[in-house]
Amino acid sequence: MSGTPQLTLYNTLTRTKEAFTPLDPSNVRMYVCGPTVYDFAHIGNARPVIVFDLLFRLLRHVYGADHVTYVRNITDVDDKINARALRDFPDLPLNEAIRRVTEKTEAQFLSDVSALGTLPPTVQPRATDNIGEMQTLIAELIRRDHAYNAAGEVLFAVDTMPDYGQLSGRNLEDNLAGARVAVDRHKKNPADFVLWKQSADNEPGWDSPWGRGRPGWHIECSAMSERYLGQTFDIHGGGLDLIFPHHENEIAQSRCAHGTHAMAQVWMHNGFLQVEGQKMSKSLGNFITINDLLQTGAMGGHAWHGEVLRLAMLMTHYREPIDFSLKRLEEAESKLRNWQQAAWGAEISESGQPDASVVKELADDLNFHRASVALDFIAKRANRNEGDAKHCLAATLRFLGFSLDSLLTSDEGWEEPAHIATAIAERLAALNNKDFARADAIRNELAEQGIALMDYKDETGERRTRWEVKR
RNA sequence: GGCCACGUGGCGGAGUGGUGACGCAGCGGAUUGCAAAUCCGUGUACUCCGGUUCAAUUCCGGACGUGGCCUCCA
Repeated sequence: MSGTPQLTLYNTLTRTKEAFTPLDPSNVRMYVCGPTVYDFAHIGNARPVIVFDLLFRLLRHVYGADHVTYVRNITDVDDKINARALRDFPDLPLNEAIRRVTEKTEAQFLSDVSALGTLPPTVQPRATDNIGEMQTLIAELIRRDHAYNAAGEVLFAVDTMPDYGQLSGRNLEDNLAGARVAVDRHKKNPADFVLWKQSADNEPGWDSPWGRGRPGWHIECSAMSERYLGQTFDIHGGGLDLIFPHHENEIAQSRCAHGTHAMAQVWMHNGFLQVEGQKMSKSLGNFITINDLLQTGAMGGHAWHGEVLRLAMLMTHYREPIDFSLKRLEEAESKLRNWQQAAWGAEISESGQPDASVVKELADDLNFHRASVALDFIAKRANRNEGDAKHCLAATLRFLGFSLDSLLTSDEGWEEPAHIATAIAERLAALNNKDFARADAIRNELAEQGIALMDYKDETGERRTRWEVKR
């Protein structure tokens, strides 16, 4: 950890970039809102997963891999899940139907996300495994007079928190002026939100002091972050849309239940994305899931490697809006391919350290694009065979979550590398005999199999040949 | 109606009060049996209108445009 860079992160709470100082450098704690498991995750969902994975990697680099705890929850209780269960499994008992939906969707999410080159979070808690913790929190909020029971619901009373609205920068009066949704009569203040609601017989529910019911949306994150990270922790992240009401309400719950002045020190939010210049929506027919990109030709007529999707997402700073497009994927693919080509042949070593200039750029509020410029520079040096640039490039690529050969070799080894090596050797022999017709025939033959050959000279000036899978 | 982002060359995309990053594509050259790859070089920009300033793409104000949030959407 010599020369530890100073991290700077943009904090939504203060709307400024701030120097980051962990509460406890021996255990840096980060919570990110994860998926509600009722359907395939779309590419918008992929953005925070990738962005905060990058931050996780950076934190591990700076503070040590064993000194960072990253929690990403899985929301498996939600009315959308209930609806999906009823739709997909109308003949099953509700609990069984729900279990089918959430298990299947969760497995799909984890598989999609690992293809994006993301490390698994330290803990991935499920909401349904933390119902007791949520009830404890709700009971405490009632005891402290921050919550009340009305019309069968337990509600949080926003009037009991003087600085409610700090994160989103909106005050309650402004909010109400143009509210679109009719106000429930039983609420003391229209902005009060549900902590616990009653369940009908055909809805999932848990016994509680307030009757059989289920938790409100926000309480799970308050409960799970406390359980795994404590009452106050370092970083809380998620999409821009979560600032209000979700994160605002999490803060209200946690701080009021614990009597603390902060839930997380730093609140980070990634920007939204559009698809080909339009907002992504099912009605426009441009709704794209991670799995569509990984497995089908939904965009560009063929599947894309998860690392290409990762790079396409990181090419733009995490707080900026992204226009996700075919052109972007193509550019990401060629960029990653160039890096991998430049790193080709580097020895793979687990101990290799990432380039300091790349780390430094990332340390400035995750400026991946500047980091990629530094990486381009290293790649150029590697192509000129300068110093240990090749190994440095390889180590840095791995640090950033990219493999060294994903675009250069076929995933499933559909072609025997040994077979290719033989053909290359034969062609080189033909070339040495000036038998160009034979040499070109071999090259064409391989080209038809999707293998591209590239001749180059090694350090001694001898002609050599490299190959890669081409699209 | 309220609040919040964003608007840079053909495309992607950083950044800065004063010498127009960087990548892709384009163009020129080197290398090559021919290719590909690689290397070297190169053109084009800061939505509009005011203001502050010796000087603004960069600061301030306004307009226009795009997107987001305003009770469960990353």
